Amino acid sequence: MTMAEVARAAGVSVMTVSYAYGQPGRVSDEARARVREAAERLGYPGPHPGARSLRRGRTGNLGVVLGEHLTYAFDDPQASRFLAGVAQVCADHGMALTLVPVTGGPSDVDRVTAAAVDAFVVWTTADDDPVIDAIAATGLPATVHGGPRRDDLAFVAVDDRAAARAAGIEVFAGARHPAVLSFPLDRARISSVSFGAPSNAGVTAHSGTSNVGVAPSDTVTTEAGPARATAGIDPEASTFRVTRQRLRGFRDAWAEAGGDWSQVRVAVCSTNSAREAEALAAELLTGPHACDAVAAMSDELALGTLRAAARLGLSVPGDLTLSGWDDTDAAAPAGLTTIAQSLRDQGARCARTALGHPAPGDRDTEVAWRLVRRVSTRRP
Amino acid sequence: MTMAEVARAAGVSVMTVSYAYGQPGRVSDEARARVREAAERLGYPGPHPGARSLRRGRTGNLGVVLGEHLTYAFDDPQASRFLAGVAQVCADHGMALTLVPVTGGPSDVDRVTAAAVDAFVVWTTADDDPVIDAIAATGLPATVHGGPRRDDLAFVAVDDRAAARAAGIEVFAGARHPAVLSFPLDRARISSVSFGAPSNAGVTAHSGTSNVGVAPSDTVTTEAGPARATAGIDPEASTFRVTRQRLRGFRDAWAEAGGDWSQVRVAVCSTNSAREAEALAAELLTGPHACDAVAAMSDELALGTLRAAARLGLSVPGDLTLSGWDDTDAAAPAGLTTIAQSLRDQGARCARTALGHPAPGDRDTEVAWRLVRRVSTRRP
DNA sequence: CTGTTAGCGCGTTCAG
DNA sequence: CTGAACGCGCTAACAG
Repeated sequence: MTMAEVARAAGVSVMTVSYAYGQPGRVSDEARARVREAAERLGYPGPHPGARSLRRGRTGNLGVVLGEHLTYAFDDPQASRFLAGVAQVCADHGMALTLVPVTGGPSDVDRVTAAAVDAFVVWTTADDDPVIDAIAATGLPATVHGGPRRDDLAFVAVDDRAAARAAGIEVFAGARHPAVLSFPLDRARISSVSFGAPSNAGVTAHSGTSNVGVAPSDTVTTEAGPARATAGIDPEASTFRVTRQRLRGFRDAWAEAGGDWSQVRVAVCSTNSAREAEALAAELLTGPHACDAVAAMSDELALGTLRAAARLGLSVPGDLTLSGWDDTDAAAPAGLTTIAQSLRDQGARCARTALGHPAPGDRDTEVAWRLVRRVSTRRP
Repeated sequence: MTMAEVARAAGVSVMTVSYAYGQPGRVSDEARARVREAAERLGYPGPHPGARSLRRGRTGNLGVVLGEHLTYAFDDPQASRFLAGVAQVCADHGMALTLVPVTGGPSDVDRVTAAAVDAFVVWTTADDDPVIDAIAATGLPATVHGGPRRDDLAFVAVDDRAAARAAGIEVFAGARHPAVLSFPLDRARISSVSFGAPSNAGVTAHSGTSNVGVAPSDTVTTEAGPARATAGIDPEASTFRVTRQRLRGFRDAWAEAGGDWSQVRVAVCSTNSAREAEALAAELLTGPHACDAVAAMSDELALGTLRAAARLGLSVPGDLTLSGWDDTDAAAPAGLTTIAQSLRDQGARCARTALGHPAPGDRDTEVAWRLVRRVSTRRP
């Protein structure tokens, strides 16, 4: 069923049919009626989208790439909020939103280059993710959220280091045994509990070190994983820009309190889930190195920590101060001190930028964040 | 930057380049190396996805259409779980997931026909939604979740009527003033509070009727809205199959308890949100017709009801019995009696069916659900 | 307002 | 293993 057949049946030229669909005003009422009638009769579903976009040079699709398995788009609350903002802008412009099927394997590069889209939005991935090169190589407009930051791609993110410093100052105030509950450090996504380590440190032995989880089976587990777990956490070694900047910011805050990074215990979650956080937090909050302050990289992780504290009979902020990140709906009821930012707005901004429709402040204005003080920390 | 240019630069024919990408095994190592080198040098990003799919006759995209604004995909927890299942299957098959930009306006039909996809999955929409005809007209494989049910499209849904009956029997046991907290009745999505009405009833005046919300501005508000609000709720009049079947099921349950549908108060939410539910529930739980049993169509709505009850100082199940739907993570902690079903599995099933890769039981097995009894209802 | 021409970039033929 | 022709289905650009 092609346009030519409809044209023949309607007794008009192919271009008249094309116009009848694409620019109806350019065709006489009569011709349009005949075309519609013939199309109806033949069951012609309208111009073939693929052929049309080949000819026009645009697809009407905005591609979204996650540095994660595709299901993350709907499973992770942060990604979800971000994508809601992207979706809003897509709907405004009549663009479809195409989630490119990333699985973590090497074929992801091919899938990205095979995506028929007009622009890309990239949700946080690792600096060494080959997918990011593939995207840059397409030459299509692309905006990266969170990281990595590159000269050839647009970039949107809050100043994570400054925000982490602000949260750290708050949560570490008066603390003696601070801890950080962190996102994964790199693509191996190995969870661990250890102490901070200076960037130029060699292997520092810590008896408290342990591996709690394992990397997903389809992920390449590098030798760096276990090694790092015994070496302590070096912020500079993280290949996720967001994680790196937040670790730096927490380190800054503790340094300002006169402390040393090697005193800070760092638990790394392999996923952004309260469940996993609860298990890791239980480890942070018990034993000879039990912590009295936890700076978490998301509200989900902080909520898991709250649950662990409750189970251990620890009071907040009496025995433990705690901060989260994002100011999600659950943060206020839980009394959680947190960093407020709108991932939804940031998603919208990424989409606008990628589609070439920036709003007035999109290019220049910094992305907004603010510290929200609640009862999980002590300062007034 | 086309394939022909790469071929010229590499000193081979265009087809050699094509094979080098599409069927590398069919090309000599040397030719492949020269092609890769030339491509690298010229910055050729690989075969143009659009041209490739035009030629091949497949796009590698699974289209998803929601009977809602695009942001619903990420904002509504039920849609989100469903789509996580769809995404899982897409990732398994290396297919991209394209969310077709639906806004509720008349242009939605064009957007659907303009979608370059190999198959469609449709998330619950109204029987009279023109989008569903457009999808059928494309002739592409399509699977509808929830409704409408059509002979020409595959269909996946639980037996909502039977499940609602089961929940209703549970929650209405011993009740004197039952109520239903419902999803929207039709595309106008007007929220209201009124009583049930028999299907063949004329206009039944109810002084308790009120409009709580209004339809979104981009939605056509038909005259049926306000009129229906004063006429009482007739299950048969709902154009959303899921809503209709659940209303029928709740009616069945109350009838089995010897009651009449016109005694059942029905509050209709315009969205699936605890916030709106809280306001409507407050209305159900107060005044001369105060209810003592609420069957909600989702856990979100039930949780909103719980909040309203708490604020009014009502005890559950003492003063009020309550049931939800879906058995979400929040249901167990809240002690909510609910209908358990896996929207994630259903999403996966829809995707498999649409893509023509059904799993062993997909075609025949009924979709699973079960009643989960908790403390929000009274029976042992 | 309608028709003609000339491809968009690629991949499936089928020879060689 | 490689090359030449043809067309996937449509539309920009121009006549007429």
